[in-house]
Amino acid sequence: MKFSDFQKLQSVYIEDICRNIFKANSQSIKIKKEGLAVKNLVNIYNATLKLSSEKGFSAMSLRDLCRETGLSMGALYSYFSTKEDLLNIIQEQGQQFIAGIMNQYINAVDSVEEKLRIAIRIHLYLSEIMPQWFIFFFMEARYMVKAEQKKAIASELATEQIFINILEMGNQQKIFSIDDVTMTASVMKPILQDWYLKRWKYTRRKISVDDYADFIIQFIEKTLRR
Amino acid sequence: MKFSDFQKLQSVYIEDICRNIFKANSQSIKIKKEGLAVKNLVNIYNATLKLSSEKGFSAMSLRDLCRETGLSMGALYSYFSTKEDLLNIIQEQGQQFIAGIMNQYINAVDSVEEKLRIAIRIHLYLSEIMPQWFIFFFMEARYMVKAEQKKAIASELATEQIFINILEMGNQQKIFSIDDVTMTASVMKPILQDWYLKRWKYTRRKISVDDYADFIIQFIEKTLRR
DNA sequence: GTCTATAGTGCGATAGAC
DNA sequence: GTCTATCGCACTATAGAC
Repeated sequence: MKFSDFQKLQSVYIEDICRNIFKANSQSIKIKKEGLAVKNLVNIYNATLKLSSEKGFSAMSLRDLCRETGLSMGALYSYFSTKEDLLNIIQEQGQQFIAGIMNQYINAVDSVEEKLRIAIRIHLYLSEIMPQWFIFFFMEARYMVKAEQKKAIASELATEQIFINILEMGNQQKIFSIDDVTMTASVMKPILQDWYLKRWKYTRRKISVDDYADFIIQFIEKTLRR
Repeated sequence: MKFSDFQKLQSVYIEDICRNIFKANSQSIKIKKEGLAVKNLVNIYNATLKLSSEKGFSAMSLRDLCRETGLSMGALYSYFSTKEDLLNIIQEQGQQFIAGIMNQYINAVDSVEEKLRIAIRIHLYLSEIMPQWFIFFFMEARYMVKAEQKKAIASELATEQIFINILEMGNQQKIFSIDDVTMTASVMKPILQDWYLKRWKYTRRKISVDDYADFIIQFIEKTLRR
């Protein structure tokens, strides 16, 4: 699989997440027409993620958000009840969505080696398609209130667990011989995260997401056997 | 080398950084007595880093900082001229200091293999001793104004360059056989950063900084030969 | 469903007493 | 060198017109 095969799905994904958000928060969202609401939510979330990635969520004012979305203060407050609410909503639905997509692709292949490769690729491709979402999860999670932070931590561990499962399967099938599966999985995550956290570096060096994926896969595979 | 050998130096380092800051910013710092100024700067920077790591720099108000330091608004403004100024000062001096320490330890050993091991250890040990500084550099750099951001980027690349140099030396001496030195060094950085960015995970799993260092060293060494 | 206008709060920054 | 008091401004949030 190459990135170009994956790329077409971008707008679909974001609309899906917003539709989930609309359904999950129908009591706090005052707008009742689904079509209109989802359209505006896509607008609001894209703008929020853009502004947050530029200056951070807490430095983003709701007036910034008005300017970016073209909506008024009053209109914005029909879609969430406080600014903090806006942060929590984005965080929760997005994280679930990403884990879902990854599992879907991993389950579609059979061999352990292919599962590992596809897990790495899909994580990178997703973060290439919607970098603002990934950056938002990473950067804002540490500032959230305890209850919300727990959900973010659970989500980090859930993606890690996906890798742990694959590596253990490989050990059992004697394809890999990994001494410390948890630590190995644990080291893979930051390598994947570097792709969106230091995007400027790879852009500057003209390294594409496929280049990065190819390198990471062969780099990690070197460590899986004695 | 183990972490316990390194640990004793903590307060010295922070005071050294603050003394550098005092000397480099003598025009904007209104206090003239070095002893007093350095003492208050240590207080102010520790408080800033603590509050920033809890809620982010932009969400930290100067009133929060008054409470945390025990100083008044007026007193704070004798040590910096604007809030943004405070951010820039911490960023610049701290980064330089860290690169200096790393080079000092690397130059003290001879073999390439030892240089690589010591570079990994010192980076981890420094971030163990002053995690708030590292977290601050990482988290706040992306929100700084262009000029300051350039300095932060230069600093990220400078630490990366330290690793590139070691790896290239290893290739030349036929000790390593690395195809893509830049990419390899580039992958090492996020692994080192994970130690302070996801400290909660390693604390929870009772993994010490020495455990982490040992694992990372043998993990990376597996990838350096064909 | 979206707008404008505004209430009420807390911010960064400064002036002047001690 | 540090404090208290206060200014002006920008913020989140809401009420009521359309």
